[in-house]
Amino acid sequence: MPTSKDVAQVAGVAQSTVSYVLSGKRPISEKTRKKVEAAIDQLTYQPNAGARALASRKTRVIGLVIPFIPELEMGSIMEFVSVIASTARQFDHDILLVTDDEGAAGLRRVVGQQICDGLILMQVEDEDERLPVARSLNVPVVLIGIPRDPSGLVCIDADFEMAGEQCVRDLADAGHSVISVIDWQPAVMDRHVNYIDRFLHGTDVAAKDLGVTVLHLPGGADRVTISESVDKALASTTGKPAFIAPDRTIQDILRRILSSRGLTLGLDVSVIGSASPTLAELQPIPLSTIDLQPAEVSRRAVRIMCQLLEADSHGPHESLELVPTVITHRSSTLRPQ
Amino acid sequence: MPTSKDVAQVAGVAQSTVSYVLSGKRPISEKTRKKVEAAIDQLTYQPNAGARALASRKTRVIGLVIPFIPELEMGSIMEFVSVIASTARQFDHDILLVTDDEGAAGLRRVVGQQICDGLILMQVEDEDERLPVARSLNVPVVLIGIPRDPSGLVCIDADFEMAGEQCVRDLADAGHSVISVIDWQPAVMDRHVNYIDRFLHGTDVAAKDLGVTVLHLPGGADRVTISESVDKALASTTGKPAFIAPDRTIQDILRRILSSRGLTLGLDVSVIGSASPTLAELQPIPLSTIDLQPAEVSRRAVRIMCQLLEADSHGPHESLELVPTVITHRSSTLRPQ
DNA sequence: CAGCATCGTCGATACGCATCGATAAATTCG
DNA sequence: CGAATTTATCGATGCGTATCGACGATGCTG
Repeated sequence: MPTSKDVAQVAGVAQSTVSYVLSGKRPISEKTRKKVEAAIDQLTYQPNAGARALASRKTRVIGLVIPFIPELEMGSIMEFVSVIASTARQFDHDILLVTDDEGAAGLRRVVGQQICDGLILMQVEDEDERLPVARSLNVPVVLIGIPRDPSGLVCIDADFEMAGEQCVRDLADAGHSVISVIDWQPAVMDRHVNYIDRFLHGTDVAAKDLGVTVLHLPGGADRVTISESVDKALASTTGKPAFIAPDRTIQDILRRILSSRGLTLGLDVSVIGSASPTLAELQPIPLSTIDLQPAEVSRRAVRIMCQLLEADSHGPHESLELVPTVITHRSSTLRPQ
Repeated sequence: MPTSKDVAQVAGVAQSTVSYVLSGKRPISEKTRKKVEAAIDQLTYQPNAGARALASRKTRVIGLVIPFIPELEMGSIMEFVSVIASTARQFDHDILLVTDDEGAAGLRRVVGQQICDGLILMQVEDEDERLPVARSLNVPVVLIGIPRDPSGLVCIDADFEMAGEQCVRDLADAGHSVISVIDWQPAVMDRHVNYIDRFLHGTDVAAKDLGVTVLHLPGGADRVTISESVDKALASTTGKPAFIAPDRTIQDILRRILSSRGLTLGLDVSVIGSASPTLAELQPIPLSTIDLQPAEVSRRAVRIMCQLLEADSHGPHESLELVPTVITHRSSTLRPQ
């Protein structure tokens, strides 16, 4: 592997000059710049990351803490990971994976060894054991998700309250006066992520505002509780029922139950779910969705991180950013009259 | 951040002694070892990764090249990623993400900058533009998947041929004499991964061996071709039809089509799919599956990589490892008479 | 044309660790 | 008990880059 010294020799300049050509931190004449660049090309020189990190005290690597084999929602997690990695590259950074089975110790490790300059935490829970550590590390940390106490932390997430409002508003516009919200699957509920509460709060706010009824059976969704929800919905209105089912796994179950009662989506009943456009279109009756914009959340998380890294002000930061959600009409909801 | 020099000072020894305590590459007396370890604890010292990489020429980082936002199969990709990252930690290594939108240049970059010691490539295609690069890099490369020409490369994958055989054998045992294989979705077929061919070959081998008929309509699976497959299957036998549908997305469509024709899984018709145990159990009629053991493939990929890194013999290696697949009976297949 | 700021480049040093040779201390053997 | 080993530790050096101070060359001012 050639070094900057080799480049310098070929170009007939000092090693430091090569360094300045690369960083642009001092003026370099057109002539020597050309010479150096030619030498770099000729040797296919690439700077050594370790040496660079040692000298500059910056690794240009961001640690990404991913949830520990969640088995559920793995698809959506991959979308975050993938977009975060690509976006990081746009800012000339790389992503190091930190799996959550290392727990809080993992955060201390990668920061202590100075493998990375900052951390992005995914799927932050209400009371997360990693939060005190995150606050104490003196590198930037960006959370995806909002804990109960976000003080002293930089958070970003989809605007779940807005999402709840949008769903109810949309169904009310379509003429529904009774709207049922189906819970997430129990495994998700158990994780104590508060986006669920924020979403439900949004539906309540909209319901009060519009004078419609929102039904909600508490406790995670399974075949039984969904059936009950459907029963209750049918009993509660003479009009057509409407359902909001954000959890993807749950949508399948709901759809089967509705069809087994002879109800056709978009005709006798409205359903809004949450899914990627591709998945939504794949359904036999394309699903109207509330899109939580995972890609946009990911991009912003990286952008915030890189801003913090550039600013480099070591004091603790605090901010909270909510990404607007988007509702998309397909065929599973009634058309507004 | 404390350095090994600080540790040495506190312990009253030379910096090199600290280094030897950590690496164990030279004998150290019990007494000084204790002193040094105490100093390390007291200062919460952690070695600087950049300096270590610079001096030792090893980063203890493995680059993982992930497919570029595939949108499909993201869940299964995440399982690979997650297990690979955890396993790497067990070997005291970390994982750096390299997204495939950088293409072959990305491989050259991370190796050239010496950010990582080796590469694991996921989802290797038959004719993959990254292969010539992989061969030319002089760091270990492990492929998950098998290209058309695996010479000079280290490959690992699930044994798809065995999977195909197992499926046919199993359905034949259950009394089926006509077995239909449903293709993957077009997007997957277009990627020219040859595991599909290996799988199909396995089904043919078993069919010849057992004297049963395997039907297969070529060209990616969609609603229309699956319907045709079902028609053809029903026309071809007076017995009960059987289907093999490895692609997860396709399974849903197949199930709907079968149920719309009044056929009940496990009673009138057998279906074997491919899905994680969790997902298979979640179905209304739990799905009998052929398990392609993604976790085991991932673990072995990392293990092979770490062996190559330890051996450190820079000559080109070549090997091909196939992980046995496992068939699991649930309720979607007939019981053997 | 002397005096002075500006520009472009060089040389030296530090970053934190691994590693090699050397040396002092402890042990063994004749 | 002194010589030959072995054992434990130290000091020095190098890894490849960034960065600072210094310095020669150039351009400008009066």
